Amino acid sequence: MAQKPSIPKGTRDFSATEMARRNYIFDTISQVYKLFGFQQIETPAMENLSTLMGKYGEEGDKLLFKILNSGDFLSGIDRTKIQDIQSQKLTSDISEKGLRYDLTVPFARYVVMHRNEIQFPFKRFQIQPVWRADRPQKGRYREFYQCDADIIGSQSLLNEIELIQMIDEVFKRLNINVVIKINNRKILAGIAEYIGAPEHLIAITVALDKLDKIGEEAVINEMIANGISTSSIEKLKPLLKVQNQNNADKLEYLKQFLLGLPIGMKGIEEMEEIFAFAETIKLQNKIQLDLTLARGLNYYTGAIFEVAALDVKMGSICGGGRYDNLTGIFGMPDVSGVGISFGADRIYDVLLELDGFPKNQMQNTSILIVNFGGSEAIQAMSIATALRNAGISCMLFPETIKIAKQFNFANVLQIPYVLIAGSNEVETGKLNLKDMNQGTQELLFIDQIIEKLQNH
RNA sequence: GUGGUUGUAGCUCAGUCGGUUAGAGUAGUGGAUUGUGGUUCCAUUGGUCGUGGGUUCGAAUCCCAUCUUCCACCCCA
Repeated sequence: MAQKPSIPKGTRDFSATEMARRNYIFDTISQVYKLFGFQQIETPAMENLSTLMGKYGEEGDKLLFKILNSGDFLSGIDRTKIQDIQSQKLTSDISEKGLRYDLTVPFARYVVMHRNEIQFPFKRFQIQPVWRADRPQKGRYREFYQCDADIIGSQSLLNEIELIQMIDEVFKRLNINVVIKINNRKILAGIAEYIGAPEHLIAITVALDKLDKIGEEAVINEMIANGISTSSIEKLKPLLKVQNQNNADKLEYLKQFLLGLPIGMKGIEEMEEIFAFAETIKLQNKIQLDLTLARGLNYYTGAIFEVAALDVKMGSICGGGRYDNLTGIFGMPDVSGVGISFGADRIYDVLLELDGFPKNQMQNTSILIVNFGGSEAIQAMSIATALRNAGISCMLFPETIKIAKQFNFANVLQIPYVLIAGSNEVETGKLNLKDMNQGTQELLFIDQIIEKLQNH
């Protein structure tokens, strides 16, 4: 008996309408990327696990999809590992490849491998799927597309500004109102130092990140659970009070605390410079300094970004930041980069909820030519060729069936014109063109049809 | 990974207290209408009731497991 087909958890098929809409998103983003001088690359779906492991923190390693080695993958394995069922220890023996978790780490690997061919600073963009073994839910899939743009080999904060401009431009073109949240890892490091818990930077940032979601009390409880002392937390509390001020006031307020701390002051300087640049360009959307923005990825060292839609409840739809030494782990130190990534699948869900997709995405074929069979069909093929040579998309219905059926086909596929070229029409050279939306039809020579459709 | 939730025709969903042959709308197919679609009318094809076990004289319905969906946590795009 035939088995019922299915696809893996958290993956999806994309049908024609969905693809038209997805391409609208991809096209918008890549047009903006190209406009800003970024060049497209692609990297393999799978990477060596040695490239991926340890780059995303402990949680990230768990969420990596690992690929079983080919062939007799159990030969030569230490028997005790199998007997003891130590699957964690066994993993490195039976799997040496994994599906990529994001596009940034493979990009760092790419830069190191191709360093001699690359002209720095290198601006690249990359639109490809990534995979995470997370539990799926709304806006979270196991296979999803990221749309990355990174500038590597330049420490200038102009890059941060350019990324902000691109974020603003993309969401302007997509008609989504957003807030661009920005923070700086150096400020967070300064805060951690100020409260006397620099070794807990990651725990502090992860807890802080949840402030607006779970509230101050729950954040403090989480910090205590992570071994942060109560005296540190007391010193932190006044810093949590700055959320309702404007960006400049927040920075001024912070200075009081971070005055003697070089890292923190450097972070504040960077933010001041970025905001000063931002003043000089016109942005559609608001930029907001958000001290609770932390981002889980460990490799960020400077500015960090996150974008949230204002009119739809959804996780972040774009994120990114500066990383000073991501290539260092692959043996190429002191190369700073900064990048952003749009989450195309979440943007899709946001646009769907806003009813924000263009309405005419499905009209890919302009004309359906009715098939009458025999010599008329052969005649129809040359009409189709003439139309295509003029750049008009058309198709000849492949079967000779009742023409009511053929009309219905055009109707369901929303093909706006049906061309009838039967024996009557072929005799006079004037073809019957029916406008499916108006219900009208007229007799036209082929040249007139081309003219009409081209001016359409 | 933890807790909860969901699954019946291609799609959207009914299905009573466990009781005969599981229904509707829509889509599909044929016709009313042999060269004209959308509207209308008539007829009609689709079901391992997610899957596997169990309880029962009898299971879509109750129980267990598993997969899937969605949600919360964790984390993230």
